[in-house]
This record gives sequence, structure tokens and C-alpha cells, in this order.
Amino acid sequence: MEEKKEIIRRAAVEVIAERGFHEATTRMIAERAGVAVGTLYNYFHTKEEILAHIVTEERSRRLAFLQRVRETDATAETKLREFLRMHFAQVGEDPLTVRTVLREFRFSEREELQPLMDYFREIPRVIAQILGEDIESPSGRLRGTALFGALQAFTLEMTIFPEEERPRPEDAIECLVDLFIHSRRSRANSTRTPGADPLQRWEEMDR
Amino acid sequence: MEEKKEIIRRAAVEVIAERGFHEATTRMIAERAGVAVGTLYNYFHTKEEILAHIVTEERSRRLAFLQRVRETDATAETKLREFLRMHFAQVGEDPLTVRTVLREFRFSEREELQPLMDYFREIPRVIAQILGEDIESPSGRLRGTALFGALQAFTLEMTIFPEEERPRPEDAIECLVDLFIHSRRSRANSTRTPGADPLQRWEEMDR
Amino acid sequence: MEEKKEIIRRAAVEVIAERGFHEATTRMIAERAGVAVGTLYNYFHTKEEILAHIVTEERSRRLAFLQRVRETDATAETKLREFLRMHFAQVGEDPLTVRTVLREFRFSEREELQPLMDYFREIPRVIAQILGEDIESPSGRLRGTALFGALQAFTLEMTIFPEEERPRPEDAIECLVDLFIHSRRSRANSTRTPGADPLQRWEEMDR
Amino acid sequence: MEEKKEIIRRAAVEVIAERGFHEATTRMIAERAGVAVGTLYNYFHTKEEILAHIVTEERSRRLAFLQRVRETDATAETKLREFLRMHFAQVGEDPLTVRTVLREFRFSEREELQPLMDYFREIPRVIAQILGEDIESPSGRLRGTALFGALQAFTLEMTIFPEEERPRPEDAIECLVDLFIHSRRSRANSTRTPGADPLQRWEEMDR
DNA sequence: TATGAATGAGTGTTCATTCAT
DNA sequence: GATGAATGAACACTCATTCAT
Repeated sequence: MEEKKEIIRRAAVEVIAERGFHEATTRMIAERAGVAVGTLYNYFHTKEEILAHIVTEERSRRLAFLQRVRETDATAETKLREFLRMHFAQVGEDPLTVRTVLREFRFSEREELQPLMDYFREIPRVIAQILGEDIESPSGRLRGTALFGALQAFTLEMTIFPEEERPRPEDAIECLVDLFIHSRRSRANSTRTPGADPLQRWEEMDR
Repeated sequence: MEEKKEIIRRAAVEVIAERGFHEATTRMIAERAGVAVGTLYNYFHTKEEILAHIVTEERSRRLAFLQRVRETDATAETKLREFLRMHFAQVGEDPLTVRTVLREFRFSEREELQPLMDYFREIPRVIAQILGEDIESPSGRLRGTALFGALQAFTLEMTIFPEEERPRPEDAIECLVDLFIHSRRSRANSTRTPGADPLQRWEEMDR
Repeated sequence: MEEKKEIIRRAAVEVIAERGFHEATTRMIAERAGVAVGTLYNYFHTKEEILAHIVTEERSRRLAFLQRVRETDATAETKLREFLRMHFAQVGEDPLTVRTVLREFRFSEREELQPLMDYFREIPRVIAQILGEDIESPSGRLRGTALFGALQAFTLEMTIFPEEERPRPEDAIECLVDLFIHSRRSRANSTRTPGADPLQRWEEMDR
Repeated sequence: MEEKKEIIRRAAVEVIAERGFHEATTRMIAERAGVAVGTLYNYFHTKEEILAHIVTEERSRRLAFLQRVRETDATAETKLREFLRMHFAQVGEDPLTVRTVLREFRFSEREELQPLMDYFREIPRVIAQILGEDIESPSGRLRGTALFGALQAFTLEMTIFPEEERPRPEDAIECLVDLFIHSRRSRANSTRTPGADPLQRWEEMDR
């Protein structure tokens, strides 16, 4: 019964999104999942592994977005819009998972989570590529970082604000396009040097 | 000897920056500070209060930045540059405190930290004001949020990346000015409606 | 395995009887019970709850004595003898529990023990009834209190004195009957006014 | 300044009467006394010693009662009345001290308090003497114990009951005289055998 | 003497993890 | 697989006691 693992993941996402990883006990997760505590350990070795699983799954999903967007042969603006659209759709569908990742992940020092940390560190570069920036130039990387940061800020607000205060995805998309695409028009074109492809590495990580 | 409180604060910042609040034990903090565990409790009522103290101090500093910048009668660009300059200077001087705040604060559900939570929620609005945006319009608020997010992303990188990968403050400033000021040139001028002043409230919080 | 709760109760009784509640650590109790500290908390929420459980159980037992005695339609002397006989039998069977209750209970300010406190405050009245005293008259209540006090003094001696110094139950009974029944002969008969029945309340407390 | 020791004793009595010995911290006692914590240790070696001092003082006072009563050449009834009168007067004057002794003392296992424990163990015998009982006979000792117990029960009620429920000393005296003197009328006179004088020992204890 | 900051052993309690059923 | 009672290391926090001032 492999769906039980999913039930547990879901329960963990809920409890961790509500209370944070450290405040979320295995007992709570088990109760929410409707199983005994011991059962958790049939599917995960440790509590940390549950968190790692949540983040890994989420990573795969995001990876798919990025992958699909890069395959398209379109303008930077189109690509960006498409990526943002998919991202916000995912936030809307499963805000708790997104919140959990945002909340617990960025700073973990756990050995086994380092590969995932590196993944997050890489995202700005991939985003820069989508923007059509030169990821080897400081400016290109900075813009990637800036977009990633702004995106996180929007995501966060969508995830923790009360319904009526949350930014609407369409507005967020327009805002980001405005900032990151239109602001560029006035600047000199940067030549795109491909360099090592950061996304590649992460596709391979999925077994 | 009131400097002992500062010694403890410093030790706590270090340990929490390294390991996170929950992984940081009172014993570790005491050891790092070179005092006995009990001594912590002569200066703080609980472990949480130590964190609250760290964040409050940091909040005061940031408040001072914002205050000073708003007092100036200058263009949005000048104000923004000045604010960013001060912010990054502070990051450079005390990266651990900044990291601690960034790391531990955004999601805390602790009752006593709620006022501070609200403060962080308010920052995007204040930033929007500095940008000269209309903080009552969705667009204005979104741009405030976006800048706050981008700023955090840079700050984070300056704080956890190895020396050579860290963005340079000057570059970060140029990037943000470019994004948030220049991109605006092409858009219609928005009228600035003052509205309730969010900063006001926080100044009063400092007694 | 519900007998484990009884094992823990027993261990707690022993340790608390020896050292007093405050000097009895959870570790000691666990050790005596032959379980891990954590196990205590599978059966009781707090250390205080263990004490409360001990006292409550004991209360039920005493309640049963009083109940049985009151049901009989007999002279005051017979009732008193019967009650004392049962009481001292219980003391002989489980002196440690009796000692624990005597030792720890009378002054506790703990919120959750207040109902039990009230119970102890009520006992003198019930005893007065058994004596056939008018519990509404000062004299009646005083005699109830006096008997309760004398009984406790005997109980205490039976419980902490070395074997050979302990009063013998038969002697104690004779002494008390002598004091509280025979001394009455010479006095004017007091009419017994029933009033609110204090025992009633406590029977209901047992669900 | 030897009166400071008395100030501390008084403060300790108050705090311990309110909260119990274990819940009374040295800080509380010091605060109540209006001195620094360290000052306590200029007058007492340990917290326990403060308690011991309280009890010892109280013991001396009671000893004086008993002493004075025994010196009189009067009937058992007169002696008893006099002793009770003095005892209840003292309860009225300083109920907190009485409460403290009643509350904390009877069970202490502390090495250094054993002599005092023995003293309390002896009291019933002295009381039996006042009653004119043969303290070598079981019956005599039992009656001493019974009176001591009844006396404690009254004292307790005077000490912890709300004003209006407290027994009045006159009533208590009548009740006890009634029980312990009048009940005796019907019984055979017991010859008084002096035996070792228990009081003697305690007079010597006072240096 | 008086102070009160510093101490650190010791407390009750939690909770991730195990394992016999 | 599923269970949940048992475990015990680890935690935040307390407080009697000390001692430099």
C-alpha cells in the first residue's frame, strides 16, 4: 500500500505548515494521518526524512516547470510568464507544501539535505537563463537572484496572508514581467553564454 | 555589569546563526558566552526572550535607517540608494545577527513576537513609500513586496555564501536601482497618496 | 497492561512515604517501579497527578467505610466501633499509602487537589454524624473534629513508630469509644438535625 | 544587630505558612524580610536551618507552657484548662508560626531535626501527665495521644479556616475538658507512677 | 555586615525512536 | 505491515548557595 506514504506526507505537510518542523511531533503527524506512530517508521527512517521527502517532491515539481519552460522556443517574456503561471498555479493548489518548503528549508544544516540546499542555491541561475540573462555576468546572476527573491516574497504572502490581503497571481505576474522584462529594454543586450547547465544536474538527481 | 547582557546576546546570535534556534541549546549559548546556564536567566526570562531581544534590537536599527531616509527630501533613487547602502553596511558589520533574524523570524507563531511579525509585514509598505509608489494601489504594494523580497535574497546570499560567491553590495544596489527605479520611467506616474503612515506605529513601539 | 499504572502508584507511595513528595524525584519513582521515567508519563500527566491519584484512591476506600457504616441501623457505639475497625484494618494493610496521604495532603494548595481538600474538611462532620452528634451545633462539630484529630494521631503513630511502640488497634478503639461514647452519657441528649448530608456530595464525586 | 535574625525568621514564617517550605524560595524570604539573599546566610547556614530555628523557638514557648502548668499544684482539670488557654492564646497571637510548625514539621527526615522530632513524639506523654494519667499504662499514653491529636485538629482549623468557621477557643476548651476529664469520672482511678520525666530532657536542650 | 550576580547540579517533562505483539 | 507502550537522552529552567565587592 504505497498510498499510505502519500497520506503520511500529506499529514506531515499539514502539521508542519501549521506549527513548524520542530513543534510538529511524530505523534501529531501520525494522528493526522490516522495511523500509529510506529507506522511512520515503516515509510521513513527518521522525522527529518519526512521533511526531506516533502522537499524533494516539491523540487521535482518545480524542476518540471523549469524544464518545460526551457524547452519552449519563445521570448524571455513568454517563458517567464509561463513559468510564473505554473508556479502560482502550484501555490494555489497546494499552498501548505509550498509554505512548508519556504518555512523549513532554506537554512537546514542537516548533512543529508545538502544536495537540496545546493539545488535552491542554483535556482537563481536557472531563472536568470529564463530571463535571457548572461549567467556568467554578475549582473545576470544578480537579476536571477532578485527575481527569485521577489517571487518568494509574493509566494510567502499568498501563503500566509488572510485571503483578502493576498496578492492576485495575475497582478504578481504583471509586476514581475514589468520589472524584469521591461526594465531590460533600455539596457544593452547581453550575449548569452551558455556555460555549464545548472538544471542538468538536478534532472539527474531524480534517479 | 550590563555588558554581560550584550555578551550573551552575541553568543546567542552566533550559536543560533550556526545551528538554528531549536538546535541551539541554552547550554551551548552559555558556554559560548563563557557564563553558567543560570546566568542567562538573570538577563532573560526564557530562551525565546533571547531571540526576541535579538530581533528587537535589529528592528530598531532598521527603523533608524528607514527613518533617516524618509526625512531626506530627495528623489526616489537617492533615497533608495541611501537605504540600501545603510542596509548592506549593517549586513557587512554584523552578518550573523542579520542571518539570525532572516532565519528564525518570519514564521514564528510565538505570541510575544507577533508585534514584530506585524512589523515585518509592514516593511514592504514602507519600502514602497521610499520608491515613491502609491501604497494604496495594488501595483505599488506589489513593487514594495518585490523589492523587499529581492533585498532579502541578496542579503541571504551575502550572509551564507562563501566569501567569493557573495554579491558585492555596489552591484546589488545598481541591480535594484536599475530594476525598481529605471523600470518605472516608462510607466505612468502614480500619484502618491499618503494614507496611514506605517512607520509611525513602529517608532512608537520603541517607547 | 493496566497493572502497570498500579505498579507505578505503588512505587510512588513507597518513595513518597519515605522521602516526602518534594524529595521524591520522578527518577526515583521510575526506578522503584522498574520502568523508565518516560513510562510514568504514559500513565500520569504530571508528578502531581500521581499524588492526586494516590489520594483519590484512598478517599474512595474511606468513603466506602463511611458509607457502609452509615447504612447500618445500629447504636452510635456499634457504628463507631465498626468504622474504627475498618479504618485500622486498612492502615494495617497499607500503612504506606495512609502515611503518604497523612503526610502530603492536608496543606496542598494545588488547584486540582482542592476538591479533595474539601473532602478532608468535611470528614469531621460525617464522623460527628456517626457519633450521633448534632452537626449543626458547635459542640457536635467540635466533637467530630476532636475524634478526627485523635484518630489521625493514632494512625500516625501506627504508621511511623517502630513496631513495638505502635498503639494496638483494639486499644485505640477502646480508648476512642471510651472518650467519645461514654463521656456522652452524662450529657444532655442533643436532638439530631439531619441538615445537608455531607457524605452525599462525595459519593457523587466518584462518577 | 541581632533583631535582623528575628526579621528574617518572621519573613520566613510568613512565606512558609503561605506556600509551604519547598515552594518558599530564599529569594522570597529575603524579599519579604527586606534584605538581600546573601544576608540570610549571615544568620543561618542553610534554608533548612531557618525552618529548624522556627520550630525550635516554638518548641521553647510550648515547653514554657507545659513547665508552668506542671509546677502548679492543682487538679487535672485546672491544669488542662490552663495549658489549653495558653496554647490557644499563642495560636491567636501567632497563627502563622503555629501553622508552619504544623505544616512542615511532623514528618521531616532531616538528620538535624531528629531531636525535634523526638520532642514531638514525647509531647503526648507530657500531656498524659497533665491529665493525671499513668503514662506507663497503654491506656494513659493513648489518652495523651488522643488529646494531642484532638488539640492539633482544633489548632489546624483555627489556623486555616476562614474567620467565621474557626472554632472558638472557649468552646474548644470545654469540649476537650468534657472529653478528657469528665469521661474519666466514671472510670477507676489510676495511680500515677512518675517514671522518667520526659519534659526534663527538653528543658536541658535549651542550652 | 550587606549585597546580589554568578553558579551548576538537579528538576520535571518531552519526544523521536524501537520492538514485541 | 501495523501497532502503541516503553524507552531514556536531552531539554529548558530553577534555586540554594557562594563570594568578590
